[in-house]
Amino acid sequence: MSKELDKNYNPSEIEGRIYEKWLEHKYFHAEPDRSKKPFTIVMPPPNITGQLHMGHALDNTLQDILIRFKRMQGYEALWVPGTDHASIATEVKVVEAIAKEGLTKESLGREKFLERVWDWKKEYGGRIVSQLKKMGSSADWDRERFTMDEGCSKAVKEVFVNLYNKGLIYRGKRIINWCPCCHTSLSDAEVEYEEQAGHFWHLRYPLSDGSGYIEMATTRPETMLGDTAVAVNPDDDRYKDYVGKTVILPIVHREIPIIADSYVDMEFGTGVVKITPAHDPNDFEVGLRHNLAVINVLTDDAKIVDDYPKYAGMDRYEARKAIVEDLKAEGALVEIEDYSHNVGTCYRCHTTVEPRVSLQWFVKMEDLAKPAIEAVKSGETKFVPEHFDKTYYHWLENIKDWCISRQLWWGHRIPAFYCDDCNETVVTKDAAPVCPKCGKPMRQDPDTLDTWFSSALWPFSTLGWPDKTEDFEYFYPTSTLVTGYDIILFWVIRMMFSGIEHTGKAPFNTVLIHGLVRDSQGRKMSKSLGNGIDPLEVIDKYGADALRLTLVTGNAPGNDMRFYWERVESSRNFANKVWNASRFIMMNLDKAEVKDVSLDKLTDADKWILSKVNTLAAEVTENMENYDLGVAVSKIYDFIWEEFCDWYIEMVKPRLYNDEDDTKAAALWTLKTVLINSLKLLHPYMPFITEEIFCNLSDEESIMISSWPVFKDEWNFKDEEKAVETIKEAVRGIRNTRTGMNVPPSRKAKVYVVTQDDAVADIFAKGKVFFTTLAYASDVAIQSDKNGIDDDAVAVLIPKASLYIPFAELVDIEKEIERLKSEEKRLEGELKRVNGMLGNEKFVSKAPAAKIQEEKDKLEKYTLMMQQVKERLAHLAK
RNA sequence: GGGAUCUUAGCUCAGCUGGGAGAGCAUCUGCCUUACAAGCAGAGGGUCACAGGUUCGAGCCCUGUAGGUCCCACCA
Repeated sequence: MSKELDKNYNPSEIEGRIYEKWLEHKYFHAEPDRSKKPFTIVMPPPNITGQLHMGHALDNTLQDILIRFKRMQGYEALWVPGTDHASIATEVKVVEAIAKEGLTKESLGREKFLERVWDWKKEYGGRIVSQLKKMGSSADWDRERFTMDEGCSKAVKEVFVNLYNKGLIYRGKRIINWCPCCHTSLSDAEVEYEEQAGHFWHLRYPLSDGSGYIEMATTRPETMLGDTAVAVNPDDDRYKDYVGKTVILPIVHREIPIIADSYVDMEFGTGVVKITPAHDPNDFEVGLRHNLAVINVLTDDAKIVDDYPKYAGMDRYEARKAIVEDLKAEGALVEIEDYSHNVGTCYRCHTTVEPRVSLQWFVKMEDLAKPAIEAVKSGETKFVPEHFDKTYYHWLENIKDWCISRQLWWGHRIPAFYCDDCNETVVTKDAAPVCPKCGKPMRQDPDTLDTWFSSALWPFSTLGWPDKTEDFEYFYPTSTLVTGYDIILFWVIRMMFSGIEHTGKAPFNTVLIHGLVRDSQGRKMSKSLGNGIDPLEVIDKYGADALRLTLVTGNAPGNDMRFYWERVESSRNFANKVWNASRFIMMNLDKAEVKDVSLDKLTDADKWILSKVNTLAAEVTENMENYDLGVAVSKIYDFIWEEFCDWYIEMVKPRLYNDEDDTKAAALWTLKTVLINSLKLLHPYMPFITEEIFCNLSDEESIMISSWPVFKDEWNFKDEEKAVETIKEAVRGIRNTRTGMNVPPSRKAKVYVVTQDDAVADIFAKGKVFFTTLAYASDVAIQSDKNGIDDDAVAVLIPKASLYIPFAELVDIEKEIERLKSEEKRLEGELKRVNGMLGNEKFVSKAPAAKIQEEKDKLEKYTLMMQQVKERLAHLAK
């Protein structure tokens, strides 16, 4: 017996309780089960520093929908959750925190500092997890992982050592991106380019032989301290004679050569480039080709080094001013031009990065990239939407070696050890090895690995790899990865090549890409703009179900969406609709015990709605399997609201209110059955409300472990569908006509149905009651001619039948003729179109038979209706 | 410079393998009809950016044009 439900749905009272129940029953937990097929998703691990934002909300909603869907379909559905240590982001936050106590990393020391980070992680790391739970996420929390936990660390070491032994990881002195604020190297992917207004300083360097000057321009004059050459294009006739000569570097007064290199673009500027190998990646390459010295002029924090006493300790921008002044004084400055150009910035702190030569660890990418490209080309992994594969290919085809060492303390320490005595290097999984050459203890590399190095292993490190665990064997490769397009380069690519290299298999079958959640004006939600909407606030006000529905409705994979409160309200309204429809049904079920009813006891209306929900299940399943979640949910929405609530429930009411009605049991059974099936289809999208109602309605313990509705042949009632559609058409016709004539609802009228078709007459005979309840009819008469119908009656024309409503005192004959004429005009248009198609020899010979038949049926229908309109008009004209 | 993507009702967006343009919100009209006014019944509103092409048939496929967004790229 179900209990009394509130008039309005109140999510906050329900959600917490239901989530607790799910956890208690361990419904989210998955175990390898060879009798079932696995379906696996690994959650993109949010940063431990993070707070839930709309991006997480969208990402997790999509994953939870897929997981719940597959779980109900009978898969062993595993969703592995976890968090990411986020080396730079976290380290920066903790450094800020200890700064408030007057402490620095260095003053604390490595050990103590790391203790503080772990404390910090303990305090804040759980916050994002509890927030994800509020979304209703059915992740297997028993398997929650952390990118720096024991298992992940083991995997990281394993991978590093493997790649090193294969020669795919190397250490080298190369030019890298340096963040002077975070004090660490960055990978290319971690540099974001921003258009910045700057200047072009035109300089001239005097030739050593005193024969003149050579002129060039730079955006960064301070780097001239490190210039070791001036370059021109070998094909540039203007400078042919200069090549091989030397110039005197102003200020420094160092003699440097003029070299020829095809890197120089003759068309750009003066066709002369100053070469600073230590502070520009292109210059570095040029330097390698010409054996140029690399002179570093900047410190870790982008200050001028002590070698230049006049500028030593100056910040790079301060030094720029001073050097420009000095250049001017020496007559080396020709002019200053305004210039806007791309500047690389740190993706974490947006400080301008400084290219810098330094000794770092790299992953050699070429051989790893190829199989990753192949995996997508062969279809082993596919992107949804598909076009993201182009971006993926483009990136992998142009990928450069990946700088993986970071000068940070928080992260996976690089498992490389050096012997200070004999310079031996050992890369090993073991802690503290001794030097194989001289037997001395070795010193571990102080650096840590790029955060993304451990994220790259997430799909298999979380399943127990490198051990051959039962989990790994069963759940890997995972099924679907859900993530935003902004993270393909950082993460998806790296998981792909890592998965293939270390496990021999691509880590997922499908990569479902979603877009960004933007604000109502289409701007990115950001802290600095203050335009972000907090998902937790949305949940508090409208419930998690409303939030989830908002995030999937009307959105196609890969597209950005705008988020605004009106959309949430509309989702909340739908939740309330579901709530009230269910409340109505349960109130009626209370009064009468529902027995199983055999299908032949059902009325046309029952069969119609049953058939509809049956087709719905088939369509929704197909859409969901194709990742068209937005399409699927809008079909469920429309079905529940329009077909089920606005039509079926209204049609069935008279039967419920009449205890004598011998079809009442059938009505109750149908209401309950269709509701349960609708709730099941809706459950992945709105898990809380569907669970709450389901448990009040069903003996089963939870909707989330109930079975997904599948198409049943015995519920396929095509004739009854047609019959009810005819009734609906008639009812709509009457409503339209009445509204058009401003007839108040209180004014009931008799409806005459005139038809020569026995089948149609039968449909109306069975559907009489619907006209009194849905179309304001006082009575319904069905006849084969117009005998006894008042001449002033209004006509409503539908195929194969005319309905007449006598409104003697209300009818304005002129208006009625006008209305019929516009109907005539509409039908003329329709007939013209259909006849055009069917009269087209090529259409008839080439179009599919089904399409031709469809058009023929229409022709018949419109011809009939036209006939009726003409008759009626002729009658009124008399 | 290269690439991707978008342009559909006043606004925000759907539209599955090409077969008579849809939703939500907003607007207008009428209803407190005993599940729901967070509701019910109706209405208006679109040469699907533009120009060609393929096809019996194009919002959908192809080419080009214009405008927007995003990504990548070493132009000092």
